[in-house]
Amino acid sequence: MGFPYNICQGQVVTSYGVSCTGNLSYGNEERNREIDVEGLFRACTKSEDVKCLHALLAVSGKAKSSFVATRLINMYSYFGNVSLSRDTFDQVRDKDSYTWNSMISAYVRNRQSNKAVKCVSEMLSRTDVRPDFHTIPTVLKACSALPDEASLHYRILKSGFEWDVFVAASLVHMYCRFGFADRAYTIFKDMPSRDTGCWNSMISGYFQNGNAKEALSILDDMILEGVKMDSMTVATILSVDLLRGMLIHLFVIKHGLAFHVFVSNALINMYSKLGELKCVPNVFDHVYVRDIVSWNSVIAAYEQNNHPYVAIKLFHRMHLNKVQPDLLTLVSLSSCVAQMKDPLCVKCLREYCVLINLYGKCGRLSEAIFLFYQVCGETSVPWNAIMSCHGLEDTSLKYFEKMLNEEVKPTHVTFLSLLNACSHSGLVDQGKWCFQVMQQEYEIIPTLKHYGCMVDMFGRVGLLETAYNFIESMPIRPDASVWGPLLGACRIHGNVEMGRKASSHLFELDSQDVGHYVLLSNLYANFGRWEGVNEVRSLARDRGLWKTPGWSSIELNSRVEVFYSGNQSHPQYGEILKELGMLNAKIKSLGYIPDTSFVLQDVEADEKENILPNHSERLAIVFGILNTPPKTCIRIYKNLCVCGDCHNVTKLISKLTEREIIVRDSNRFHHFKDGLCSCGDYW
DNA sequence: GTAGGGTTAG
Repeated sequence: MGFPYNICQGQVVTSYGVSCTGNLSYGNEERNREIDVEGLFRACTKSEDVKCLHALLAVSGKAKSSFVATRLINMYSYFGNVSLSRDTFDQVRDKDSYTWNSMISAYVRNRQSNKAVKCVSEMLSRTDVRPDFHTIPTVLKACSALPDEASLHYRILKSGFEWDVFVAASLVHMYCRFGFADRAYTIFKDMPSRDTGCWNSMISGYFQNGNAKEALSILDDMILEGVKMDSMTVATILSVDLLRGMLIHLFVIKHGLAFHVFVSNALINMYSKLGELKCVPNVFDHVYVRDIVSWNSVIAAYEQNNHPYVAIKLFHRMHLNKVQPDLLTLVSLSSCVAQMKDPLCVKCLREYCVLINLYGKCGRLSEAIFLFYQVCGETSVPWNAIMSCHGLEDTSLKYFEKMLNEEVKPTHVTFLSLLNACSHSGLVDQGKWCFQVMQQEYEIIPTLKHYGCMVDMFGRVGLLETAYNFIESMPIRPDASVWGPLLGACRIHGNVEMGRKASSHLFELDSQDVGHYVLLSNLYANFGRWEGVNEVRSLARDRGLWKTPGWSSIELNSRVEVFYSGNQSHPQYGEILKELGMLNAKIKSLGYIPDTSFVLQDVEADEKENILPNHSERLAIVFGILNTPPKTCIRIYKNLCVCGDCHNVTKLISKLTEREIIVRDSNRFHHFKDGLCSCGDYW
């Protein structure tokens, strides 16, 4: 079982043996002709085309059928984009067991066992679908990664399934993962028939439990029974049986397994462990398709055999090949740096501090955590960076605890990171605790930013009165950074009266910031209080502010292009509008519903929808998409705040176009990537 | 249209 397409250096060779490199045409969508699903799947080649394919299927309404959706779910998951698998899954009208099984596998395949188990629970709670033979091995695989969920397989097996070879192999694997090799062997020896997968499970299971002798004995039995080793058997035993390694290499060459990436990687590691470095390039240079493990293995081979400079050169080569380093790459690099004893390199590594923050802000938490552990030390800087990573909020306090255990002294920035984290995850009590500890134990006097964080924290969870009283009790005069979050919270929770209070303070403090007028106007508009909208507009107009149009700029080829809302004078306006229309249709098919509450005009709902796409940042983003190579990061500067609807749309655009989009507005920066967004303050 | 078993560090 496997992906029907062999992915090779950015191209895909279909199972029909035809190399497809062309892009699918969007023309089909326009002609609205009957779509040949099978033909499209065959023609689907690169990941870029998968999205085109999906768009076509979505337009034709076929993406919602369980048959087509199942294929899409699998295709996305094989390309590593499990969130698109989930989007597709959610839109299926009548999910059958194929659809459920595919979704569960998509999670497992992408190492998201927690979500897989959650999905299984959802499936079990339904009456219209039951787990089947295909569900069980996947569930067991998920459970193997989650010891706490081990009992789940009993619940499934109680459903009355007989074991087949897939189920048995999975059970053997799971028990070995939990250290019960004997129990696994009982299942293995009682099996009426075994395929190569079952043998592999038992062999690797013994190895995992440190019992190489038993593992090799099972391998001998397998060969005696006439079962031929496959690529998986070879990859397993190469990592342990170094003495027989060269013989196995001959077997690999003879049986055409050398082109299998797992086998090649295992060979590199074997030669590295044997100290036979001269054999390493021989294998590595002949690998047809290299993955991250191939690069890590070859870098580690030189690093561990005391050739750090060669390892660093290979890292550069990896970089030139546009392969992103991961945790293990950086582990090897750290060792290289240590071996070289070069202070400059050590400094470079320390400057990864970011990067922890950057990785965290773009949602790549595993990288952030890894980098953090590389550099965490005596200063609070990396600790602050990791604590401010979004998505880690509920564990930020744990990092704080660890930081104190390491005797690193927190600073006012540490508490800003912590309060920010508490605010984003609604941890009000913990936030209050931080605020108190900061002053009483560390004698840090809160700044306006700390107060602003507290107000934001109360406001986000709807504690508007608490937030207001908190501001009233402040020993220093609150500024716009304190009243602003309250007004924002009033906008979210729809409290017009509190919003009026907050904005009156804001107008007094900073009457020139049009953003405050916009927020209040927005709040009125959301409740249909058009007299309030007009009042705020008049006020702003009287102060010469309302005429300030929203604009967004983008720099391209050393030239700055500026876009105004609805401005039609740009030479590419027609092209931009067409692309925007197409993107709009696609994101709607992914479930996007325009949030017209951000349109500050008393017009009909339909018309509001037409106003939103003209927001200047969208024009600038689409201009960027049209004029830069695929996957180039798009950076936008906007003079006003990004509205909530643009925020949602940009998230989806980043996902659809695989673009990293950074928007800096008058208040914060927004980092969009893979359909997610993290925002940050400028501090 | 859906499933199991495989490679990298410390």
